Amino acid sequence: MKINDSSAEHTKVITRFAPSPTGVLHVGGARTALFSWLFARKYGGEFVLRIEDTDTERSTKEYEEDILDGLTWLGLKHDIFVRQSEQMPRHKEVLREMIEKGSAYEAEENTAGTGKVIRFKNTGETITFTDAVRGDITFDTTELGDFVIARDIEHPLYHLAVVVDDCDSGITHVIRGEDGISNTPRQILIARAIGAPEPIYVHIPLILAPDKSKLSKRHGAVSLTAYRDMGYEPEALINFLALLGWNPGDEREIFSVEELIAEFSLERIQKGGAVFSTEKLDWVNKEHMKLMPKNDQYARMAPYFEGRDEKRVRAIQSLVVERISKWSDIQTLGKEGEWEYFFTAPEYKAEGLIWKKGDTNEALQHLDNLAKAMQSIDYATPETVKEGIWDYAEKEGRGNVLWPLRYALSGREKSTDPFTICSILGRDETLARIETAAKKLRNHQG
RNA sequence: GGCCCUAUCGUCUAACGGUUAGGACGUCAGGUUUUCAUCCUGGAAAUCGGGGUUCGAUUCCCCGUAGGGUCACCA
Repeated sequence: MKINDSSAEHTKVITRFAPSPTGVLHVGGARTALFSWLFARKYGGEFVLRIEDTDTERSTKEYEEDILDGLTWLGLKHDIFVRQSEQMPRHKEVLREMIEKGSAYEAEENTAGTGKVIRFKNTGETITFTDAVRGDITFDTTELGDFVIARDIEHPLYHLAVVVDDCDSGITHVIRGEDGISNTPRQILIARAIGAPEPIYVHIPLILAPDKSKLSKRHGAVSLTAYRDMGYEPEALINFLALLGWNPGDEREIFSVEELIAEFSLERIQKGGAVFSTEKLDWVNKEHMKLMPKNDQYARMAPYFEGRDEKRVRAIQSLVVERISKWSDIQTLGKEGEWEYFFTAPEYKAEGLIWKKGDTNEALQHLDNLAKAMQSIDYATPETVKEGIWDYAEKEGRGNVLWPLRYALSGREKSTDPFTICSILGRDETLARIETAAKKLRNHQG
């Protein structure tokens, strides 16, 4: 049997994301959450967030907050919140019933020391379940033995808690990473023993580190909040994550969240793991930045230009966006002097004004001529500036004229084109900078 | 090692027996009004190996190989 989205058409879909707060929410977990969320949204179902904090030794409030922050940032809102530790009474109740019915028993333990544990009475049947992305998967459960389901009568463990909670929440589709495959037979065994319905399992491929191994703390597993802090757009990260292990079936790559909800389907989930590529994420992010309304763009970049003249910042907005792939690039490039000359007159050495194919006299002559010609041109737009000086540049040689001009304005080997800079600076500042440059050259001569 | 999963360009992927194996990122080359950025055009780049099944396999089956996951009184 092949399970697909039709499994969602006649029942109310309830999915869940069940992280344990023993580590940060990284892109792997975020994508698992995303798929669960998309599927629930697509079918008008519910999305449960369950914090699996039964291991009090390792669970921390900080990690829980990190997980919540990450999900909030992405906008993956849950409909129902469950804290697993608070379900403990239910777990114990089920545990007692299991012991009474003989499907679990207390056992002496001499190895690890602390006395007794509670084991599942494994009948050793062969279990086959139908995974929605991989098809039938069969396990011989005899090799599992009578596995431990509780530390003692007061402390139920993971597998039992998961099955009870999924059952109580009415989870219809368990969407999780493929590292959960090997847990599935144990959970099905427990589910059958307590008469819980078996959900549909959807094991999605793992997101891999560049060396193709599972994401780990020491290998690429950075908190999602780090992406937020680096200035990625949440919608872009969602877009990118969705495309890691899923595709729409055509060649579109850029999606809004709404489009993703409409397009998402279990059938098109990939089987193999996918390496996380920052380069592609940057590209997706840039595409999303370009699609943002101007005002939203400004709101994102403004903090990086704190204290600068707002009109000037707005004037350079589009050329800034053109040069970055995430908002924090503004800061990185800013430290290299990428924006400074738009706000203050540049510092530089006279030699820089001289084009590689020209000499000092030429540069000075062109700057003097430009200073005169540019008194009366229109600075409204880059185009009008260009109109005003293009004929002259054309006649004298573009590089001969434009290089000294651009350098006089920016003080940099590489910069935005001179027409754009002029239109941003306006007549007075432009002429002042040309004047300064000409002075430098005269000193350089003498 | 046992069990389980997976296998198309460097990376993400399309092609549900018949295609010059397509797209995207990255990369390289050229162009777009001097540099940078953007943008445009073009190039290089892949079906893990071996057997089958079939008129015909990227596609179906088997065996290898490789990679990954998992083997707790963690989740």
